[in-house]
Amino acid sequence: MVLDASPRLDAVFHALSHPARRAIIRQLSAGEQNLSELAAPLKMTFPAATKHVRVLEHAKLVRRRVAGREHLCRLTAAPLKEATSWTEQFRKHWEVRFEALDSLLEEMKSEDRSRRS
Amino acid sequence: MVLDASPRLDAVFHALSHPARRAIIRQLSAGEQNLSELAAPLKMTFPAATKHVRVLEHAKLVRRRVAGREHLCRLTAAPLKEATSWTEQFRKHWEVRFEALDSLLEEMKSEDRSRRS
DNA sequence: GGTATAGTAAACCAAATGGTTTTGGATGCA
DNA sequence: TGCATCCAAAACCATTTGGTTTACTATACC
Repeated sequence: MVLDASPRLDAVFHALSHPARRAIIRQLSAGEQNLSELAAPLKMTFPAATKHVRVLEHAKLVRRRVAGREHLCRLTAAPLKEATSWTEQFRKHWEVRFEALDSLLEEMKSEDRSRRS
Repeated sequence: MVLDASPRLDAVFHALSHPARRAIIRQLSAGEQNLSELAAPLKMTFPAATKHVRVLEHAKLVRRRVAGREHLCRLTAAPLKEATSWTEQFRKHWEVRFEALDSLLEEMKSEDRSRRS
């Protein structure tokens, strides 16, 4: 496959790419909160804040539970795992590559030095 | 601070949110490639592909080296570390929380069972 | 019942995104 | 010199994003 097609990864990374949504995640890491509590500290209107929550729900990073007139939100770990494992896969891979390249360059430099000496 | 303001995290997560850009990263994990090589497997025009590369450069996930008429690209690990550590921070946090909640629920269930017996 | 509170929905807007086509500039090569 | 290749830049376009305001529904409370 030519593109790394994964709508879920698209959604998760996109959800994490906005400071307001990361702030919501940070808040929810302290426990369940309703939409008003989530919206209060954000410097935007209430409808704007709930749109961000919907983006997080679409990425399945947040689940919503309706209790009376309030909507309580909590975090979900699974999509974060998926995202992290994707990045880790490549990070490790090319860190090894670069370490190998660095040591190769070191070898070449010392060879150059011994040739000159 | 109310929002999780970090333009670099914004840029990294946004860069990772598109399948074409993840495909480019996957390609570059096999080693340095020029823009034509990167664009070839993508189902889009060359200018569109180079725009994606520029997005990756803006997030500092890719560095470019000009050699004659070709532009060679390679990956950079640092921003990925930053992104991963951000997600790990919260993932661990709320996994512990949920495990704690799960065991609490287990306790309550067994208490309920013993009360009924 | 009446009023505040929690939240949705819709219309609207500016700016960013993701793509195209076209044009043109360097570099490499026969 | 001439031609193909690698790439940038600009103009353009449709759609999405991120925000607003306004109007509305439903629950809680006195």
